[in-house]
Amino acid sequence: MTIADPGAAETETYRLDAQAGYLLRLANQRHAAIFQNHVAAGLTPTQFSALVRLAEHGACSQNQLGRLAAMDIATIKGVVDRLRQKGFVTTAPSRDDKRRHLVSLTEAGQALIGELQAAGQRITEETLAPLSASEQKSFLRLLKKLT
Amino acid sequence: MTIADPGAAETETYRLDAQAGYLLRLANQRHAAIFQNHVAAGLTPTQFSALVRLAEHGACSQNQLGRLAAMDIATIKGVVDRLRQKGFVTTAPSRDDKRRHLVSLTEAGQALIGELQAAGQRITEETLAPLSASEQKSFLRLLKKLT
DNA sequence: CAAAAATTGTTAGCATGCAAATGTTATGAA
DNA sequence: TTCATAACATTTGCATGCTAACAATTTTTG
Repeated sequence: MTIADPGAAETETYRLDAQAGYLLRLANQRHAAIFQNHVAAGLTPTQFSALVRLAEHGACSQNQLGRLAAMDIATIKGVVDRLRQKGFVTTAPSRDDKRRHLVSLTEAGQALIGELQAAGQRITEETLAPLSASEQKSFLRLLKKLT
Repeated sequence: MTIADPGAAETETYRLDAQAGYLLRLANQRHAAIFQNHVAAGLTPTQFSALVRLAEHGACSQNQLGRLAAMDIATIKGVVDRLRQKGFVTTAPSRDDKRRHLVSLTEAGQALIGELQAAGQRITEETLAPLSASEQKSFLRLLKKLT
């Protein structure tokens, strides 16, 4: 009669602290806090990813950048708007395709990239610090399978 | 002179696809999509966590529930508001402490818990499906260390 | 070629998630 | 007891992140 004591039965058979989604949210929270301590210019992790992808790939359309950085088209629009306000990217209409707005790094944005990548390394190191070197490698390998 | 070819040098020394924060964001995205396919009543992962914690712990104050479910006080307020609108929780002023609002499960909320826990199990299973059984165990162990 | 389908970008709405400022109430220390 | 401190809750502001609806443009297809 496990049903007879619902409270005990439930907490034994289901533990929120063992659920992938809950733990992923907590790990994300911790990473976001670490990120904020390392990156200047008031950049967010999302803005950071968009800038790095733009440097990797070169100028491209807004939607294309969204796909490169794994962001929804509604999300990437806001991100590009804010990066433009901060002076790190510019947008210009494409001659080839009148629908497209080409997004490019400004000089200020280009100048920031090296610093951002160095900070990114430190952020990942600190995020993974609770794990040993082999655990870190294993964790990243498994995490990549879940994307 | 690795500096001479900035584009190539950067992409070799820094890969966004190997950064913990970026991968955590992608894994979260995938989990959120899976969640939406399994949970009824229009519940979000956050609302889900709050309900389950409330069932585990019993009625408690809003801030306390936020700590149990790892949510900021501004976040838990919105979550409780929406759960109240949906009829799954009620709030009542505490006699002992006039600052507190006690949050409790309604009958509808209580009735939902079992179903939610079953769905939660399936969601974690599907989220971790790309991993083998031993990899799943290993991943959850490492992930827990990063929270 | 012309209609259907796809792509690009915008906007609105909803739900986290955090910081910071505010007001109320409770508690602990001088 | 009084005063400083802490805890509780609310509100505002900003930044994701998604859905859905829309208009403009391009591509595909019959």
